[in-house]
Amino acid sequence: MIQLSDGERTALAALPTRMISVSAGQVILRAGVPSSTWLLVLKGIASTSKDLEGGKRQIMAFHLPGDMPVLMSTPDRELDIDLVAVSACSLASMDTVELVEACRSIPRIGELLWECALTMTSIQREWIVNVGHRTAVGRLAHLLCELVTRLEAVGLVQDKACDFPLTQVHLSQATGLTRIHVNRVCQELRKRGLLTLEAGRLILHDWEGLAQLGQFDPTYLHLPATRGTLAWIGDAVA
Amino acid sequence: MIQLSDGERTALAALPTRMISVSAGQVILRAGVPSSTWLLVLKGIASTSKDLEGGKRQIMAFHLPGDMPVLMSTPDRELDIDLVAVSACSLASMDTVELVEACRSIPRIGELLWECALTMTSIQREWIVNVGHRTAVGRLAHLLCELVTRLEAVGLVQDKACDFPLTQVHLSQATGLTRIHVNRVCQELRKRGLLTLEAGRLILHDWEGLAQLGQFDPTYLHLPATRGTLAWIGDAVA
DNA sequence: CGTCGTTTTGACCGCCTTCAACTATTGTGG
DNA sequence: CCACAATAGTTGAAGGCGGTCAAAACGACG
Repeated sequence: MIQLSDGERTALAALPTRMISVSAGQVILRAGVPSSTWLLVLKGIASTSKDLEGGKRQIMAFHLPGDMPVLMSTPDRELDIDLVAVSACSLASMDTVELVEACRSIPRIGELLWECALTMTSIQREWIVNVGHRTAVGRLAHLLCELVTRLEAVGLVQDKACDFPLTQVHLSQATGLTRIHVNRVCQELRKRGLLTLEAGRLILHDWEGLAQLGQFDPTYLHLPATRGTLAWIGDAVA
Repeated sequence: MIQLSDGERTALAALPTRMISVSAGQVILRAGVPSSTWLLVLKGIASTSKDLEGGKRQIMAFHLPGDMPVLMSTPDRELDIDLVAVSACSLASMDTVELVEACRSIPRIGELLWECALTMTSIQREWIVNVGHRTAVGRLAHLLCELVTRLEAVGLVQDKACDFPLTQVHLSQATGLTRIHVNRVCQELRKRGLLTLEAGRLILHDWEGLAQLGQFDPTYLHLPATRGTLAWIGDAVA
């Protein structure tokens, strides 16, 4: 895990930052619209998705507090995804150009960002495995295991229970299943006594069982390397 | 597209580089084995994949000449994927630590790598869409469109025809389909007169038709931003 | 000529989708 | 405070896409 010196942290804090607040369902960035922003989720959950023909939508990532949703957007690289708030979100925003400048003078900031980007691509790879090779129960089980593990890493889980703003529609868009089938799978998981999922709250009763169903191996999350890495920036700019 | 100055190129060329040659099917890097290498494909095609239970395998990316297969591997970040040569490959290899050093003294190298990493994550996102929401013919059509477009960008396609070392098994592992079904889809595509695929050679007869089947929109490849970017490094170290 | 990997073929089955309702919950304005 | 709309969750029946299993044809290569 990369650590920053006091000097580096104060230099970071000196960068001009803008705070953004959006309500659930709002679009934060739209595909095709040129922008030059770097974002950090401070509170809430956001998603990156693509809209497909037929009203379908594929969610490619969920961004929890401490995540960088858009690694780096520049006008000459057309944004090809939508960034949408799943729940009410607050984000910190910086100008890409200024951040790149900062990386030139403080290389460790860039290395820290690089570290987080690596973890994000690793998660995306695992999602390819998830939608590519796992059955419906496996997909959902794996997704829930991942989210709980990542939420736990940022202190948002107590006793395997956490606030969970995702609807079954979100889960279906992330797993490539229909919302009807997600519903049936949820009931299946409940009936097996694995979890409780209702009223925006998720409680896991049988972590081992769920992890086995989803073939969940947290190695790909690289928690020892990344855990709380962006908290440094979050603290610095907040 | 990021350009390098002469000074930056010579500094790059001065870095200690190792050449690697592997034959088709050979494992280049294995998951779990600690390593500290940065790689660049010079010739041939490599794949990153994960082996799953039941002898199944998911391929998450194909790496063509000019691609960075492993963005950056360090011992404290356990490698979670296998890097396997699809065809005979030659790669350039550098030590991660030395490359990071180089990025500190020549920031534009880091920015160039960042640019390529962004494109790679963008491709991975599209793969999630592919396996998540498209039908079998769509998946295969999209994958072929992507590969031909990327091969064309590095000058390996003439008149919509190119060498194509991927077997139907590779295609099935990349699309999350069975090799039997991939075979049937290939026949379907041939019967429709869209392509010829045999003896390690691919010829597209109806690009428009194939692109429409796969809903292929090349925006996500960010070719204007990335095209040939890594060729600079390739040239420099070769 | 035999072996191994790749491609092909056919029959059967099951997971998940599709379609069409219905219910529960939430929120909003009259 | 309630009527109403909108979103989220639930249920059932029917059908198709792709998986599974088993076996054969094909080609490359030693």
